[in-house]
Amino acid sequence: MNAEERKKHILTCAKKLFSQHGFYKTQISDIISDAGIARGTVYQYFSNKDDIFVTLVEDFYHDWEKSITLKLENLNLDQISPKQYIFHRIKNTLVFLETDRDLCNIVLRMGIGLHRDFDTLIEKFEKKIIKLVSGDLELGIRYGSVRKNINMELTANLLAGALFRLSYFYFVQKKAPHLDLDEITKEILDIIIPGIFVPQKK
Amino acid sequence: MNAEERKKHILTCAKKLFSQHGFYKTQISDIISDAGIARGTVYQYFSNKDDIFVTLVEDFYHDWEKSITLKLENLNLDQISPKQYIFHRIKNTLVFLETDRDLCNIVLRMGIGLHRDFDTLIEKFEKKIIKLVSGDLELGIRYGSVRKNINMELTANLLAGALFRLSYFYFVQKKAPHLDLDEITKEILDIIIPGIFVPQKK
Amino acid sequence: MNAEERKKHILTCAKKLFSQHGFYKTQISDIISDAGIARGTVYQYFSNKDDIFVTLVEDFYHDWEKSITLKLENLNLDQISPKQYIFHRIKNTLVFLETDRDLCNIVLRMGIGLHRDFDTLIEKFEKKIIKLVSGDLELGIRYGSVRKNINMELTANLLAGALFRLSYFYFVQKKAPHLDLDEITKEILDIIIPGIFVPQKK
Amino acid sequence: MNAEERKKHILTCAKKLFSQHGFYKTQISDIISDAGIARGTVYQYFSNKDDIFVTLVEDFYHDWEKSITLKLENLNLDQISPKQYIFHRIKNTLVFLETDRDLCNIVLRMGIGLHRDFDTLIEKFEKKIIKLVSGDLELGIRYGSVRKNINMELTANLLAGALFRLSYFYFVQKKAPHLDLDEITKEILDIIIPGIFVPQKK
DNA sequence: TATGAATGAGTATTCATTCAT
DNA sequence: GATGAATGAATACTCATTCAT
Repeated sequence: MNAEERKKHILTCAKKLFSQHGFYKTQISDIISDAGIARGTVYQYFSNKDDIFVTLVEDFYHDWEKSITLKLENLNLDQISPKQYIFHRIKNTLVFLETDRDLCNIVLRMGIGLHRDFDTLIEKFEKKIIKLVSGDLELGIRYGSVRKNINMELTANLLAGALFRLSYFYFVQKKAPHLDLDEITKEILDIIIPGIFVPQKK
Repeated sequence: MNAEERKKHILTCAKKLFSQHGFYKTQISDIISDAGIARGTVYQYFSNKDDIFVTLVEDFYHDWEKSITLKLENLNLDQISPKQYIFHRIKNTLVFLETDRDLCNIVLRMGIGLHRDFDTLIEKFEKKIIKLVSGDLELGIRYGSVRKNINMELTANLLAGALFRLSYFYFVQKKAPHLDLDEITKEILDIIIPGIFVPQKK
Repeated sequence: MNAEERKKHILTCAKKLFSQHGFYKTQISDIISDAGIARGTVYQYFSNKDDIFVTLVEDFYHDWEKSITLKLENLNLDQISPKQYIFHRIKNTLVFLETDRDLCNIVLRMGIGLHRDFDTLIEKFEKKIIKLVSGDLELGIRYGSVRKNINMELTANLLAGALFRLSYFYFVQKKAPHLDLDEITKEILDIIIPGIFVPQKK
Repeated sequence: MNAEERKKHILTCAKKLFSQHGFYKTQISDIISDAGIARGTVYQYFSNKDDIFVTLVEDFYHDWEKSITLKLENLNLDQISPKQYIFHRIKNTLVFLETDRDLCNIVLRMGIGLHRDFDTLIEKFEKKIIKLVSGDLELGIRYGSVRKNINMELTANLLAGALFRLSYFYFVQKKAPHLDLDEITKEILDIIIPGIFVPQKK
């Protein structure tokens, strides 16, 4: 196992344990015994326990962003309707989140305020999300599909909150094994499109 | 200061500190020096640090429920329209949450999975919220104002997530001092009513 | 309840609890709740927790000594044989110890060295006991009934150890309800008299 | 210093301190400063303070048993008289106990009932001792050297109590540096043999 | 005299991190 | 690179005692 693989291996074990028992209840001892490595080896790859966690979460954020951006590029904006566009955006988000439920459990849970240790990490992420949703809304406004008079920050937070909650509900709490994400996305759209989109003339 | 008041005093100090620094970074030492009492006194009123936290959160849940229920009784369901009803419900929730921003900060933050210590506490609360929202939706369906074909659990989670996120955004993150909750409620309704309510004939 | 009675009452409750749970595991809280008095009241009668314990044990030592001395006076040394004398001494000791099994449990247990707090108390007691037994042996030597060539300190310790152990065994460990102390005393004498007493000519 | 040696080292330091100041008055801080190790190191070898104490006492019991059993095997029961047998048994016990006076101080002291924490530990030991002494007595009865009509449990407790007391007296209290254990054993036998053994015909 | 709320000194244990091998 | 024994800072909780009422 080379350096790259070993680092990945540690992250995978840590992710599983963090998801199961949380950050504080997961000890370095648990990680090394799960990974089958020596105590000191962890510190060859990570500067400390926080570093493992931050790496995990930032990788997640990075992959998310990349996944969304990549898929966006595949959409030919001229050929699809605004509704189709928003459908893909939401579905792609759900598809991505479904892939790694451990990370959903780590990142999306409604946490009562037990800590402030990683506030910067979360804030950075939250800003990014809100900016992303706002971007889509602004795009929609430019294209004439989204109401001009929406309160941007309110709407972006409403949508983000709704999507996080649903992902956490379906992927972590409910542990539903086979979800029809097409259907779910459609139902989400049925609820939010009428209030956000400009009514279409027939 | 009698027993009742002293217990309340400890809770108030603890709440402020938990909100500022989180549960784990708040020491018993911080609480007693902030409350101006002796170390042992805390343990006259609470069995341990967890107990303070749980009391705080459960009081919050209890007050919330009571506040919502009480205000519900004041609504004369026969004299108000379904839209007015939902307006009051959402506004009352926001009014309640605005009152205690420390507790919003403790209870509503999107927590990355640092702990599993109070999972039961959160789950109990989450179930209650979802049940409450579902109840309102079912009421709406019976009254013919809410679409019959909504996916109940999806909609309830979507609404709860949206409302939590917005409360956290406005009351904790933005720290907006003077908010027009009437206006905010109206804008929330503008977004969600079209997708949930049966279209009204003129 | 007057002062005298109240002090006695506290001692009785403390004795029971010390016997059941030991000194360290018995808390002032246990004593006051058992005695049905207020926390501060204990300190009206005793200067601290140690004082209760010491009073209890010293009372025991004092009563023991008094009991033995008193009963000794009732023996007419000229009219009884040395064997009868030693019989009464041992039996009286057993009778006294049987009366208060709680105190036996407190005072006679073979303690592994968990503490040094009351070393002086125990030493004082141990010296007294050894002196008492030695006194009897010397009396026996003067009367010509006990071997002249016994090792005094060895014999005294051997007898004291044997008697303590048997009392603890019968009164605390075995919790035998109805013991024939006459019979037990006789059996003890059967074992120790031949080795200590001068063989009697017929 | 390897793992084995280090554990032994901690035990030795703890033993000395427990003997000097008792279990409760000996702090972990005392042990580590005496052993010249770090606080955490203790917990690499023992799960807690109790564990150190229990290990110490159980090792003692185990060594005692082993010592007695081993020496027993070296006695050729056919070539020695019953008196010689009992002489060796008692002397070997004394020799063993003399070797480790700290442990005698920990294990053999007459403790007033300050604790109940290690009751099971003591009880196990006491039962073993009584069984051992009873075994010897029964052997004597089979060989025709011990009186058939002795009260077994009384005699066993009497002998055990006597021997404990004498060991504690000589090895802990008196701190006698050079003891003639042959002589002491002989004197013990002079006292107990006549009452327990069947009189020998000439 | 009796009360009981308040006190605060005292202590075992945890666990992330280091560094010599 | 890998190891794992050693480290030591950090922290909640207990419980005998006090003293104002």
